[in-house]
Amino acid sequence: MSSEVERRFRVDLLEWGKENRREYPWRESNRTLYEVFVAKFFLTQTPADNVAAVYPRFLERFPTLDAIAKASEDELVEAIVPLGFQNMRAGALKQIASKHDHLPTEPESLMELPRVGRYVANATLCFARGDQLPVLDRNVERVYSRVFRDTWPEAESDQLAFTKRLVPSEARSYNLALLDLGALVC
DNA sequence: AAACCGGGGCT
DNA sequence: AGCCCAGGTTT
Repeated sequence: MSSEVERRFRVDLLEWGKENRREYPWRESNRTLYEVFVAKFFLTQTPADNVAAVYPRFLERFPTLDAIAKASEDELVEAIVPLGFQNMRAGALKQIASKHDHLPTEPESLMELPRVGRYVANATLCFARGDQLPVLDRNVERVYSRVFRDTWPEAESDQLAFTKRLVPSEARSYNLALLDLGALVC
């Protein structure tokens, strides 16, 4: 059961998203789970343009988790040094690749990987697979808190429950629009 | 829930 | 140089 206000928000947001979508390499269709994950993993605390500058080269050199597992950590660091956090991120990717040949497709399982939290897990699965999951970063939170100023909850777990009901079957378009709107407005 | 972390960006 | 920031981690 969803209120008229919520239905209206969904419709308007999807409409807005159609006309204002930003294009990035990781948003192209047919990106694999791994490719989307790599982007989301890099995009935390790093401007999208910086990620876009190294992303194609990184995927060429490391097209799979297996390629990461077989590479030296130094080479991995070298590939991502322009992004910053290179040691932290290379270490985490090495750990992930050493234990998994495929990424899990449950958000809870993804979140067990080092340096993967709720945001990266849900965003990866939504954008790579269309999973109907809420995507919530600081900007998106600001959007929601303004639109639903009277009912938007404080606690993160409540926010996830609140948002989960809002995400429509066109989850990809919806969450992309939310990120774009959040980035623009905030 | 709150403090902490590590480093990029802005002033 | 100092502050803020945003997501993840730790307590």
